[in-house]
Amino acid sequence: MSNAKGPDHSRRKERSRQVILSAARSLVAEQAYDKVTVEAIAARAGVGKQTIYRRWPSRSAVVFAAVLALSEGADGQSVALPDTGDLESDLKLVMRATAEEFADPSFDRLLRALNTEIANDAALAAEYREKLARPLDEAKKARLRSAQEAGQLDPDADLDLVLEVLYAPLFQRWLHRGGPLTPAYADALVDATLRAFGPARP
Amino acid sequence: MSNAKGPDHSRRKERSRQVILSAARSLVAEQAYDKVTVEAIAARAGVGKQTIYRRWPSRSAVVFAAVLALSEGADGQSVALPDTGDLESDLKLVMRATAEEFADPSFDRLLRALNTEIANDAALAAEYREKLARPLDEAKKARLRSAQEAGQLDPDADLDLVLEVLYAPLFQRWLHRGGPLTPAYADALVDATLRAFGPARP
Amino acid sequence: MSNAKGPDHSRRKERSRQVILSAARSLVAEQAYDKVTVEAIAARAGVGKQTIYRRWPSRSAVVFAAVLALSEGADGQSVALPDTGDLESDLKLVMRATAEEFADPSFDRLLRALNTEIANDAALAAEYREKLARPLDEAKKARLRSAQEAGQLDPDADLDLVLEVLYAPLFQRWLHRGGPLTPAYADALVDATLRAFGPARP
Amino acid sequence: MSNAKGPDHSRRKERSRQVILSAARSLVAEQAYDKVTVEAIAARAGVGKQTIYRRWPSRSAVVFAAVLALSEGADGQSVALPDTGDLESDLKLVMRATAEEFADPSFDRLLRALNTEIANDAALAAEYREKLARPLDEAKKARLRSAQEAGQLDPDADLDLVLEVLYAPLFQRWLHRGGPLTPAYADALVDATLRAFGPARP
DNA sequence: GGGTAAGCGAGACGGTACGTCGTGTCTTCGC
DNA sequence: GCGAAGACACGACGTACCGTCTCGCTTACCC
Repeated sequence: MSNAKGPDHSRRKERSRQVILSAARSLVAEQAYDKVTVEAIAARAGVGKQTIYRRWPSRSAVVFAAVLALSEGADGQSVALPDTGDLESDLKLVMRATAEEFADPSFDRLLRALNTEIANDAALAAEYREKLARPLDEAKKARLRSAQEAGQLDPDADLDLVLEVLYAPLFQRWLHRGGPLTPAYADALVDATLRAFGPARP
Repeated sequence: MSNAKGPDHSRRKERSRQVILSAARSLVAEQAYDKVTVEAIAARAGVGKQTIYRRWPSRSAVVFAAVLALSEGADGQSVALPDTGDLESDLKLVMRATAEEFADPSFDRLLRALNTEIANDAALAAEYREKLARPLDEAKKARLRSAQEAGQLDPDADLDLVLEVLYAPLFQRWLHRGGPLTPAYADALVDATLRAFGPARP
Repeated sequence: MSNAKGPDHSRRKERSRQVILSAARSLVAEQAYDKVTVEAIAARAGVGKQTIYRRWPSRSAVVFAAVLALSEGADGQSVALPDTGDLESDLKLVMRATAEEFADPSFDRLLRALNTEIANDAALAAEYREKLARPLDEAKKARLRSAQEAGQLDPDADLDLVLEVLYAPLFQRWLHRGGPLTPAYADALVDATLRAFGPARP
Repeated sequence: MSNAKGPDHSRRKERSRQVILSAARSLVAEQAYDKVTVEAIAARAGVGKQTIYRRWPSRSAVVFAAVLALSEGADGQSVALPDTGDLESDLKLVMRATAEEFADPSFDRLLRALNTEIANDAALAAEYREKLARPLDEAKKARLRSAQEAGQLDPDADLDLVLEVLYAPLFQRWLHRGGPLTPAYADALVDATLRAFGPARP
């Protein structure tokens, strides 16, 4: 009877936490973002507002945590990129998949909400980079490093820059709705990136 | 003699319009965006709320119009890029200047507000592309076409793609505060772009 | 040589005046009083707001004028009470008719609006007494004086008081919706009044 | 221990209720009625507007409740009329006191506001009759019944009618500002009423 | 019969208050 | 004894009218 108090509390807390985050997620996925209020989340979660404010300081933080929770549980393995030895086709596979993801309306709304919050809150942006962006970027950079070793990529290339050149155009086009995110477009980005950072020319 | 129709009437309307947009602009530049309320704009402009709602349907629209008005009056000339004949140095000049602009806190806030609105409103995004982005992009593409003719750029390059590869990384790094926007970074983007889309190799 | 200034102007003015008052009257008669706004009157009259404000200082004044205009044109004759020589039956006739008038919803609304305004505006109340109440009261007092001469009423009775005792209960019961205004009730008031102010007892 | 149901909850609610009604009362007593806005009441009470709208549907209802609250707590005793055995002098005492009350500017404003509301809202009028007018009328009728038993009043008289004949003239004169409410006027109303409804003649 | 000025309809304007909604805090009650 | 439920002070929302202020247009008078 070491601690009768602890375990149930934690379990209870954890449970309401999950309910709230899941409610936030579903609201963000299905509605315009300005309808996603703390009151709406509390109502959907069947929870008092105070239970939300006890844990997070603002709507932004809840929504951020909700999105963050999505990618948690995913271990290093699961975010690893394919490595067939052929960088170009591996990247095209990944870029096409990424482009396709953006087409899902729920994912689109979720990501726009996330971007809205981090664009206007430096602290959240830092947390985003640390907890969400970095792990993904590291996985991608691992694949690039493998390509460098295989002589398929300039060994002096700044991998962060490579990632930006590869992904940022897709991101920007999506954010500003600047055009369709077709497989051809995904391929073109990979081609351009490989021309820019491919093996040093003779 | 310009137009017989309602000269003083128009002048009156135009004046209040300018006062409102200017008030919106100054508020956006100096405060957190969620303090930029319609009431605050009306108060700063010395105007009734209804006078704002008569013209624009929402805060988003006012703010957007305020930013838009900044770039109006600028004719084709004024947005033309330098053309010394040396594409690389011309682009580096422009990219460094762009990177520097983002460092201005007022401009930063203005642009974040703008991006927040257009990310969440497809109609506004379309207007943004049409009225703000396109004219600038056309000016840039004019410079690139000139480079193509001079044999400094692949004649088959998709110029929209070139622009995205050049600018999107800068934009993304700024939006997500992913790192400092140094001159070296600006140069690196130009270098990468030119490697990707430079003259066709032999 | 009526007046050198704008003979037809007056006609124009007079016409719009009538249109406004009639619009006010019809609005008051058909809607809840708080929907009778100056804008609504102007719209119904097909008139600019300024045309109303040029003539009257407030909604109260317009409504008051509208009601007042109803009773204008009525000469002394037309408001004279019947005089058959039998005071009791003459008064009962009049009181029953008055009670019946209150039952008309349009008249009811009109009179409630009027009472609302004069209860809250001493100047309007004075004008009401002078222009609306007094002429009617004088007509009634004329009938009472005739009754005094005929020995049907105490020659020393204060006729203003007599009128109040006769009418005020009806007015109050109507204003506070204190009960039905039946013919029997009208008769009872006449009976009570005649008992109070009938011919002096021996 | 008085009642198990919501003791502290009720106390909190009750407190804000009292603060609001008291603020409403003081505003009505000291200002023109159209300055008595819901916002003004909320501000004076140090309360959010919503707290008012949670309890009452409109300004009318608040003001009415404020006036109503004045007379609550008054038990049957406290509204009983004097009964010295002499109806005439008892009534004159009461009527003179009533006339005097109307002279107090605060009371005047309060009562005009109340009458404005009940004249334009049948539901409020019904509540007024039930909660305010009736208890007072019952107290008065009790005195009249005592007079009937003492042979000072016609035993067949309709007491509601007696009250109207007695009070309505005073009320009307006050509402329309038809003249001064002097003690002599109060006496004259009592005299007239007693002549109308005094003991049956031989 | 053409010029002119007063009066008009229309409605924008700076304001005030409306009644509603969401915020973040605080209190109460029920499980 | 914690948490749902929701009241609370606050502040912005978007709307309705207020009373004032142009704006052209109409109209009816004057020469």
